[in-house]
Amino acid sequence: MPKLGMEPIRRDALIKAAIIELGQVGSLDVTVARIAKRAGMSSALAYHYFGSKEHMFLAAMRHVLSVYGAEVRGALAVGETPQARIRALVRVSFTGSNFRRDVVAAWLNFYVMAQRNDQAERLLRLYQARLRSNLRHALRPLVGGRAASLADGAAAMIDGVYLHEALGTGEPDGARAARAVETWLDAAISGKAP
Amino acid sequence: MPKLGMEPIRRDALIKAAIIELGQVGSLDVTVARIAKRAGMSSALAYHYFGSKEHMFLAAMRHVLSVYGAEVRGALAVGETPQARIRALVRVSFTGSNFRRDVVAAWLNFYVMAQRNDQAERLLRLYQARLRSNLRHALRPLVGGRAASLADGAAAMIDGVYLHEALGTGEPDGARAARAVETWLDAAISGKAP
DNA sequence: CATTTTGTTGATTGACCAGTCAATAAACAA
DNA sequence: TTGTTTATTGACTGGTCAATCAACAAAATG
Repeated sequence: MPKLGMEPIRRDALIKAAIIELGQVGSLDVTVARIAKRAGMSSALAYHYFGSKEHMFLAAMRHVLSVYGAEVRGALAVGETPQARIRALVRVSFTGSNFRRDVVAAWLNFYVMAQRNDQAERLLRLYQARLRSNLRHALRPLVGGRAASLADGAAAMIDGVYLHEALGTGEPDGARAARAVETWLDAAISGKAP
Repeated sequence: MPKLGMEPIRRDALIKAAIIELGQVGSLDVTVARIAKRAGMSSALAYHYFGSKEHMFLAAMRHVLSVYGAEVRGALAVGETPQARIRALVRVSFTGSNFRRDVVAAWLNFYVMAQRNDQAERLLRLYQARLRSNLRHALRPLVGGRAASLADGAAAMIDGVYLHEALGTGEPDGARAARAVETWLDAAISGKAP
């Protein structure tokens, strides 16, 4: 009973199913058939829309990154002062859909994928560059020349907290995670390190 | 032409081959046959000594962790002051065999593995707990009650820098990585954040 | 109505891979 | 010497999975 205009719906369902499956099972055991089943269709249809498993993963990755990017832009637009913008950048990494267990685990798998897939690597690098750039710009009015190294440190810390969360058992606590990063940033901004 | 007493030699060769293979190809495409070939034997022999692919990966993980643990103990024994011990803990994560590209990439795969394998998860958690405990004890004389949260922050930052290195293209620069973490720690120690 | 476009799947294929096993051979023990 | 332990592999199996394809069904188009 085919209905027209299904393509975007199917694509979306597959991408979301891929993220959940990646988070739950890990890239090793994720099969196209499983993803398709979770998305409520046959695996042949998944191939019809994405052509290959790799393309599906890349699409899932782009989706995660684009949602994150949109949330970052939204948060930045609201922040009036440099301090507010920094807080927004940190908070947005640890709130909403970004900090769901599934998504965090999917990120981890994307990192592994990026080690052998050029397109995945480029995507991830682009995200990192943007995050750093945003952090630098927000930090510059506050710390001047130290902005670059502080931005790098903050980016590393965000990734580290993320990584830890991927392995944690308890429910993810975004507020606590954000506080940890902010506590450091406060100390570093007011500190006298180079 | 079998020689006696080969078991430890074979096991060692397989473990090292597994780490290299894991770092170069990623857990998705690592097969027992590839590992065995790199270690200079048939896959049947690999099964003879390890029983399963999973057991081989776990052994590789234990090896990486035990080398790291030994280096940590060595560095701690040398440090006389709390400051020296903290520096030692940070430095040791970014020097020697721990910071080789292969090993860093293998770590990343271990993180993914830990999401679905209980033993791997326990191993990784044990390592994290030890690192935190060491950092806490070294920090306590310097910052008192803030030791716990600073230790958590330092651990996150070490992991984050590690993660970034796994994705980086340039040659790994352990000195720079260590300096980044130390710069933060200096600021945080002298800072007035909670 | 006839044709084209879009959606959909069951069945199939070809490859690969984890794990097993029987067989062989050197070293050692009796 | 005969038997036992240790080392080693080639050949095999059972299963799985990515990817393909032919065929069918509904809507749109003419």
